[in-house]
Amino acid sequence: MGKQHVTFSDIARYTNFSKTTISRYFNRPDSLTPENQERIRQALIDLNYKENKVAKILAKGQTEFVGILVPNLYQHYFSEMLNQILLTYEEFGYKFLVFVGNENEEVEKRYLEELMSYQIEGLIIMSHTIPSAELKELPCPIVSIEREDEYISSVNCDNYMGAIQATRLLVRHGCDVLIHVNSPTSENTPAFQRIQGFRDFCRENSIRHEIIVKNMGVTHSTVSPAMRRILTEIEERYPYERKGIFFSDDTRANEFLNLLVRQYGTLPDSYRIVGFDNSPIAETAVFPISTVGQQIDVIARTAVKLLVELIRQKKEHPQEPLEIRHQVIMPVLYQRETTEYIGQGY
Amino acid sequence: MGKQHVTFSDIARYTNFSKTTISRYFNRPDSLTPENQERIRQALIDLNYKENKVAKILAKGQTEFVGILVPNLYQHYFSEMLNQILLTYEEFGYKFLVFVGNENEEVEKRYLEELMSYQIEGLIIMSHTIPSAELKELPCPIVSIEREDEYISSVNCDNYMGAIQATRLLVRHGCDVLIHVNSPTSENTPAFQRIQGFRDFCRENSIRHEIIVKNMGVTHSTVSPAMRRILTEIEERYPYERKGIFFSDDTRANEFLNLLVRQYGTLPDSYRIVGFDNSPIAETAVFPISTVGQQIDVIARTAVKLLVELIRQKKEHPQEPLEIRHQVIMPVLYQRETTEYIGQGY
DNA sequence: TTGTACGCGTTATCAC
DNA sequence: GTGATAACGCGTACAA
Repeated sequence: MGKQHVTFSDIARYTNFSKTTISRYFNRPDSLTPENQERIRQALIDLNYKENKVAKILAKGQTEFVGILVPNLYQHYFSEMLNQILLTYEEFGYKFLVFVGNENEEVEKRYLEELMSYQIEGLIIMSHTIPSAELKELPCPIVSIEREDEYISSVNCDNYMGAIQATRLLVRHGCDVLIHVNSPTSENTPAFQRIQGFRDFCRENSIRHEIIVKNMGVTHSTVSPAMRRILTEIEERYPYERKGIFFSDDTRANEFLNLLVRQYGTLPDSYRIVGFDNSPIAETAVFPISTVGQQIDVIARTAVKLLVELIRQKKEHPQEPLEIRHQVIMPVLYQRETTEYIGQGY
Repeated sequence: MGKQHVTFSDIARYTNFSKTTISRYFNRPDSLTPENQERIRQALIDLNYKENKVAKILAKGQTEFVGILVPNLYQHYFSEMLNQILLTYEEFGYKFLVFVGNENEEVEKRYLEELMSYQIEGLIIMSHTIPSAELKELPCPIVSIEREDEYISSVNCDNYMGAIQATRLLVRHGCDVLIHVNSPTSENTPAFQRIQGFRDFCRENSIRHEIIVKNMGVTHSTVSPAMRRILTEIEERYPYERKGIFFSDDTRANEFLNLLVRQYGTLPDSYRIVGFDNSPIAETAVFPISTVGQQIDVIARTAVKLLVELIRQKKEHPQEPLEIRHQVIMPVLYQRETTEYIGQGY
């Protein structure tokens, strides 16, 4: 069998130093004479030493692990968020243990247990099945992204302003009636602010408007038929108006656009469309879709940065309760073809 | 400060057992009397014990960590593969440490070092920057997915058969000339077989065909203009034929389809299109795109399963060299609208 | 500048 | 059925 790995003991024996000296070579090299540094440096090469962070964790009590709980990776929003979070390794050095929750509370609680058993130093949570009132009891700092966050710190998109930007864009392009299409949304989630922003803006500016709330899922097989029904409704209700429609996300905007294009051969002048998220589907739609971009990179980096600060705070003042901070990132409006004149037809 | 966590020692003291007995309670509970089991069970609740897997790792030398190195998560193919890999936690219990490599060899090597220092038991690699000849020197079992794999085990899509399925579908729908569009592909990557399969099938069946190989990137900003040039070329070269085009992926197929629809108001009868990957963009395109589906779930599960077997083998016979196994997963053809008759026009 | 001794929280071995 | 003891690999007082 033989020893699996070379350890400090092996190096110590080889160099006739103590383990401590080897340890200090790594942690405070200046405390060794240059000659001794060199001797150890050479020994590391001779013996082909590889560091063992697990042992270090046990000794120091710090894992440099951050747990991530994401509801799914099917939606581009989540996979891109995960991507941007993982990329912060370069800046902050934290490693990520990732679990996909699949929207199941039981399962997600098991995952949290598992994460805790690995002594994660912090948690970034995008899943929404577990209420923040429960999450706040966990023994490590938590930052949520775009979910109910009453009792925990969070980073969210400024959904309210995003909705207003989208709505204003539709107004600017001469729409007679504004319609917001969304699925049922709990009032305490950040995304609810998209409805709120749309409504407030329309009311304050006395704009004729309607909010259509329908369960329509998130995959093609459910979104497409739902959009077909909504299109029929809209065409019946507003046959002669120019309709400006603000969708809760790009997927739905794209499905709706496709129905129009298949029906009219183009995007008729009687429609203007805005989506949300600036996902690739908006850019690669048959007519590129105007959309509200969430600055996922900024949100991700802000979330990790906030979490790292909370971790540091907890390390310095273990007894004090953690402060709760809610940060909000302004979205960016992308003006593309679905808010421009493209083709004739009412 | 106070003790951070409750440990076996605390439980031992509380119950007047030894640490050993507490350990055995978890690992071989039957070796305790039922009454003693109950006593410990209650103590765990009283003291609110949480397990510490890091300590277990150090003692047992097994981390249950698997490293993942993925080139990016921008492409749906990779994010979905990651998703499916993460979901295997339920079946195999391995936790995943994920790194996004960004196609940079230096960076990726650093990531591998980091992964090794966490004593990962195995590695799943989708990045292609590091040759398999180097990877095979790593001290843990490795399984690659869809990359050069000469010296390491792998799971790949049967790209050759996928190409043949796509090509045959185009032939069946009465195309006069077949065209395969791809970007420059190294001959030792699995994806090169898509070109090979297309060419072989056309030659063997004496079908008029052409292979267009152009650098066109993978994002809208580069793919779209490239597709425009290719469309112009094709229209000049084959003005009166029905053209069957097999694209190397759905993103490109979609961009091409969009150009046609914007030009003709529909998908003209003179074109038939097939993509590759069965990514959401194929399903949600303005005319749903026929495509070759990679069965990502099967590939992911197969890869993890293979890796787990290799890990077990290495544990049982640490000295013997690991066998190298290449597994191939058959893709599935999705017939959708872009290979059907939709609209007039040549 | 360097070494000794112990701790981190578990598992494994052996004795009782 | 249970307990004492020694690992696992590294960090850190404290001593020299």
